[in-house]
Amino acid sequence: MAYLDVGTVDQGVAASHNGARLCTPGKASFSEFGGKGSRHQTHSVIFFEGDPVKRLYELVSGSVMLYKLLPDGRRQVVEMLRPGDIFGLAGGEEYDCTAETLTDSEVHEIDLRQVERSDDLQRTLTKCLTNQMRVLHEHAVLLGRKSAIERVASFLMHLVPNRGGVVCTGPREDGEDSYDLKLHMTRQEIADYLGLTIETVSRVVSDLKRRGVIRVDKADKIHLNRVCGLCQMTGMH
Amino acid sequence: MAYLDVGTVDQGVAASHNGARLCTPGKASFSEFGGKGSRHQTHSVIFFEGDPVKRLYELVSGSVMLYKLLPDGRRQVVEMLRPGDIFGLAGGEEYDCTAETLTDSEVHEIDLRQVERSDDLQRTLTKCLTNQMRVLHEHAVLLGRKSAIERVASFLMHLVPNRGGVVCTGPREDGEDSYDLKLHMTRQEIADYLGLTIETVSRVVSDLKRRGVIRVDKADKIHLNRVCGLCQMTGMH
DNA sequence: CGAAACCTTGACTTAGGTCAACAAAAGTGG
DNA sequence: CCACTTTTGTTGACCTAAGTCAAGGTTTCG
Repeated sequence: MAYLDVGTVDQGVAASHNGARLCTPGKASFSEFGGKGSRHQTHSVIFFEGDPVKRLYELVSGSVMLYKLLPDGRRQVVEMLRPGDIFGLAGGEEYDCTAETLTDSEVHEIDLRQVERSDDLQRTLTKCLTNQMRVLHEHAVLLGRKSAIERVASFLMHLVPNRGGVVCTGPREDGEDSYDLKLHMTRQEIADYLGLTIETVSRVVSDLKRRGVIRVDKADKIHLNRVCGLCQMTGMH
Repeated sequence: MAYLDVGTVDQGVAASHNGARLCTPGKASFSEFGGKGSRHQTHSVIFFEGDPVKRLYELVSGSVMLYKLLPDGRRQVVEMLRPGDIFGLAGGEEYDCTAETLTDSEVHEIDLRQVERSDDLQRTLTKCLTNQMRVLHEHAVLLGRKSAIERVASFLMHLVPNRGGVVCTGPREDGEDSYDLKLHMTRQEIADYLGLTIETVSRVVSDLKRRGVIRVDKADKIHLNRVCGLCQMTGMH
């Protein structure tokens, strides 16, 4: 089985929820409204927290993280975006967080005045925002109430198509219950997303390995031996 | 000075940010689109997580919290709503969290089909959601990276008009830097909002009292002696 | 090949959780 | 209005999950 790119994994909560993706990657959602595309290489900042808001972005391919910093340097990654997600809407005049690519990414830029004008765009926007809000709610539970193991298990499960959401479809028909994934994130980025330290993430991963739940082929290439077993460790079952 | 009701406090982050509130309480935002109003008394559930989504709600007066539960009973309050906020949009077919009033509240209900139809409603919705998303981002930083004292300090600062946001306007012209507030929340609700235990919240409050930063008149009536001093403890300055 | 970045592991510390006792309010019914 | 129960909040003693600090191993890149 080939390692699947995180950026290409379909795993919208909506999809596992009602079968209908709201912000469908692949299928054009914003491109049909015009605007221009642009490419950004790995680890480049698309905009900084505090920059004046000029346009709206849609992630077309690759992956982007949004994070906020405290003055003493503590960082919290607040969203991990995947193709089809929109970002850059802050409600105010400045971006409320920094947007940085995790992999080479393609984004679609739409002028804010255009967003203001188009009814169709507003409609698509509402759906995307609603979706992202549900993800933020779930992440608040993770940050506020889950243990380190539960956080890491939840994080890994989110990368498995149709298994990260509220509804888990269970192992595949053929009984196959393993999965390969590539992270595209450093331990520090994972730690900042999960509200942990780099050492704790490393220790938990080693622990899962020792318990036989996962196999670590390379730091960012992880094979899940028993997806269901991992699912049981998310605190949600 | 009279104790100010949390529900009536204007403290939108947008307000302290650019002076223009997006979901203005008082000023009608959804009522003009029709729909019906309804009243709910203290601690009543408006909808449960998992209930089928039928309509959208706008909080007109009072205060409502949205929370999620883990199967073992752990709870995380994901949003504290104030007048003008909308809730009940889950993106799927079921609500992703439970909505419960903290005080007697008045809500405005709008049928989902109507939301789907109206362009104006979609426009208002986008603005509200964007706003709520920024609040969720900030809350993720609190849950993921702040200490117990910083969480409680941030929580209290959010209840002070124009002082809870990114931009703090500083003490008033006349140098007066104290403020009275009423919480309308039990220690358990505060703990579940801040990702702490009831005991830790209690201890931190006692500590702030000992340090002379606040005065606790009744469990839910707190006088801030030095708002600026408290602001310094939020981890944001 | 060597430097820099990244990851892992161990030893130790600590912030915040748990458990338990008690105090203070807030209902409730006579 | 007063006993009495129930709910809510406070405090102390103790424990533990996760953080900090430090050393060493691996991978990546120029």
